[in-house]
Amino acid sequence: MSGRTDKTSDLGHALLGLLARREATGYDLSARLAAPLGYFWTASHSQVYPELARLEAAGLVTHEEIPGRGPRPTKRYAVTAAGRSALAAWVVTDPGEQADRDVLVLRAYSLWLADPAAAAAMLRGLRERHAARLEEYLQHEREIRAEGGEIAWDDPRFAALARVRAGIGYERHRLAWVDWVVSALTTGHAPTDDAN
Amino acid sequence: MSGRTDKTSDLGHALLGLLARREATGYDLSARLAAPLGYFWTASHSQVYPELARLEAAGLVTHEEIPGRGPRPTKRYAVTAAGRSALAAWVVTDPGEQADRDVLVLRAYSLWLADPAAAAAMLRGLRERHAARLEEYLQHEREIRAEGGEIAWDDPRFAALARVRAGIGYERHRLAWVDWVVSALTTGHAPTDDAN
DNA sequence: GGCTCCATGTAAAACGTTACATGATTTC
DNA sequence: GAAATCATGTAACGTTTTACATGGAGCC
Repeated sequence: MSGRTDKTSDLGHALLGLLARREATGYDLSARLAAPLGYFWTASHSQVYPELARLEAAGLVTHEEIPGRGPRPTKRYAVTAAGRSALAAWVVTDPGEQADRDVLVLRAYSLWLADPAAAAAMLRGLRERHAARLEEYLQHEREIRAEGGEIAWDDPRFAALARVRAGIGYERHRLAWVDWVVSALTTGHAPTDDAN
Repeated sequence: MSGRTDKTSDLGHALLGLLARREATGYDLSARLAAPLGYFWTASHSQVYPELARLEAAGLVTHEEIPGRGPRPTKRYAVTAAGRSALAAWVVTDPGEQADRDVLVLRAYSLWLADPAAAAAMLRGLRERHAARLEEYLQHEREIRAEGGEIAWDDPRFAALARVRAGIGYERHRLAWVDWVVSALTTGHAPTDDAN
């Protein structure tokens, strides 16, 4: 029985997922998980470094020191065979209920108490941010598809595409919702039919 | 200077938002914030009780003891005038960037390593859950609209409607995404055009 | 007799953010 | 010469989850 069975966290699986594509330093991984570029998971370097140490203790990754420019030795991490199979097994596990916490919908729930003009202004600012993100995602999708040809399911690009399409769908839903709320605030009441 | 300026947390605002609609015990609030019914925020009772104490110390809520069936005195909480105006002011503040952490998309990002049949099975189970939730939300929307007539923006039902419509849009987006992934796994490759 | 509902609290652990700390090289 | 980039780590704090603890009333 080698390797701990300590149960790897979601963050650990995020790091494994990135490392399975290519080797990287903790710094690289942190950069890719910095908001809002890493739009499926976010983490700061202070979480990443200890987690990499834990993954290594569990035998899921290894590192090798390479020449670098930091005051401490620069470490390049790679997934082990055990790490790769742990990741593959975890992928198909049931993700369970997601705790949906949404700070915008939380505000919406108390909108009836607020100043409607101020609320509409806040929402319009938000709309712009969502529209900008949607454009980024669409651009990113085009980049993934740029080479042309079919993208098979076992190609890492397929997973990248799935990820970006989740982002695109989400932003579109968000835009539609914000527009619904703003138009209701403008007319003073909710539309009586939304064509469900 | 009365009242602390300690900065109320999101949870605190969630509780204020519920209490602004009607008075309730900590137990009631916990029940309404239990997943998945409270689909804009979730919390367990061990978070709710201390937070209510903090809100009271800040002068945003008060309580009165009522006859109840617990081993300790039963407390019914209500928002104060200060609580109501703090809530109204917070509603229109910019919610900032949401850290989007999505355990399903996190899995999708490593899907290329997994067994496609197992992945499709997991996703089909998930699809059912999303479809069931969507039905619940649509039913809830019908209930809100049941009385008929226009729902003005300053009616608490308007905010409830905004909340449920966010849920409906989200579930539809999720269903479409899951279907996209499952169909790609079934055909073995991503569709070459998604009609963007 | 056992289970669920009511009703409140505390404690420990896990997870996440922000701040502290260090220091060479490259770019403006 | 100031700022950003590379590169790693620890510490303090805040938030969230899970577990412990108590006890009466009503239902099967």
